[in-house]
Amino acid sequence: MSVPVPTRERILDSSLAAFGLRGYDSTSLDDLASDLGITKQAILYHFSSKEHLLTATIELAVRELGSALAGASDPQARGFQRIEDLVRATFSLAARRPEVLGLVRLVTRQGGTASGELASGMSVMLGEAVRFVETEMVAGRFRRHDPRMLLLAVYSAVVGVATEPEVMRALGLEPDLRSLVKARRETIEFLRAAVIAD
Amino acid sequence: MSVPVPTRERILDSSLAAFGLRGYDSTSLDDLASDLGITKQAILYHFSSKEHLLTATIELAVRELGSALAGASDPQARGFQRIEDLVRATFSLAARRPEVLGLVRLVTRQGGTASGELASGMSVMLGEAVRFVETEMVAGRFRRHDPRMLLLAVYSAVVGVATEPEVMRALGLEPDLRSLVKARRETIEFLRAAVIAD
DNA sequence: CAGAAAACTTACCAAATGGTAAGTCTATGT
DNA sequence: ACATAGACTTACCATTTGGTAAGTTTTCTG
Repeated sequence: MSVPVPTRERILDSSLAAFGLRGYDSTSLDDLASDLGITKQAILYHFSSKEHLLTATIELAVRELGSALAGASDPQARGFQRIEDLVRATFSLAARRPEVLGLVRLVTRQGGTASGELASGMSVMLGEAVRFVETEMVAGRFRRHDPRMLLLAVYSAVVGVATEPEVMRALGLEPDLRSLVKARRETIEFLRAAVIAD
Repeated sequence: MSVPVPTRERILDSSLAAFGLRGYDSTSLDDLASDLGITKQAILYHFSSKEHLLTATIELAVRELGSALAGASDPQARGFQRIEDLVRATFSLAARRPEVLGLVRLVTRQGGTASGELASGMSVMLGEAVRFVETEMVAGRFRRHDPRMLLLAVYSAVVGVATEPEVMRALGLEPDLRSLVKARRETIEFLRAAVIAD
């Protein structure tokens, strides 16, 4: 028999989905509460304000993102294989839990107080990524760019493709699983051409 | 002496900035009104509801985007030059009027009723783009991909780099003009490598 | 100049929102 | 058995929100 999930975690799960998919201001505490079958005050019992709930939700999202990426990438892998692993993991996460990437994007766009949380939570990951890219460039396996700019372009391309279903629709592509698989394959080829040194 | 700007246009300008930079739900009609030094009811006189204001604002953004891109790209240009022109125009727009791209992104992410407006407003542009990319692939100047997927990847990379100042900050880059110029240059090189056939 | 239409403002309003205060129920340790 | 603390709910509340109704002023027109 399954152990009952504590209310606190259920709240965080729901708010991750709601904030990540619909936005912070578009999600009221009453909405969250009625989704969970509890009252708004139960939420405020666990999190003293909506903003505190947001920062806790961001921390959860950063943890999920971190573990999804850490679990998928072999630190020993060299060259483009490492990037391909990460891209696959990102697409997988986008398909399984789109709200995680949605929340990350929300924060990176909105800025505000909460962006500090995210920035510090991801600085370790980013630092590692920059060092990795630099190493590969020195080794001549990657084309020479500013490593941070390369990462920014790769990040934008991947997260954009993985999380913009409306743009896919506008291009006449249905954002179903098959298209997503195709998008992943094409994105990897795109990046391979862009990144690998001649 | 300058002709006074009609209120209706001033409202649209303000709401484009507010919706594009801060989001739809985060912007109240009272906020908009007090920014303009008028009352909320003056807005509701010109636009019968907040949602109507949004669709009118989206139409404006699509027009601005269209003219910015149309004005910058020479239809005669072939190969990568055409893409470079468009990327430059996009970065220029991102620097001059970030709210335009912000609003486009807001709608493409959020979907909803309004996304139909945008999709139809951009379908002409997108159709042209797809045909252009196809021609270049047939001519052997562009690497073979699914044209729509290539466009999606290019779009994501450009708009992402041009409109994610927080990610730049997280990477240790200040999103000032100099960095943006550098980002533009690096993005163009990145795309050149990805797109041009060997 | 009359008057009607356009472009507003002042005055409201019902619903929703984030948050506080106080009570209830339940488990647990003594 | 009983106090105590945790996990809530019921009852409110002030503010904000989008929107309506009814003026008032300005501008155009016959």
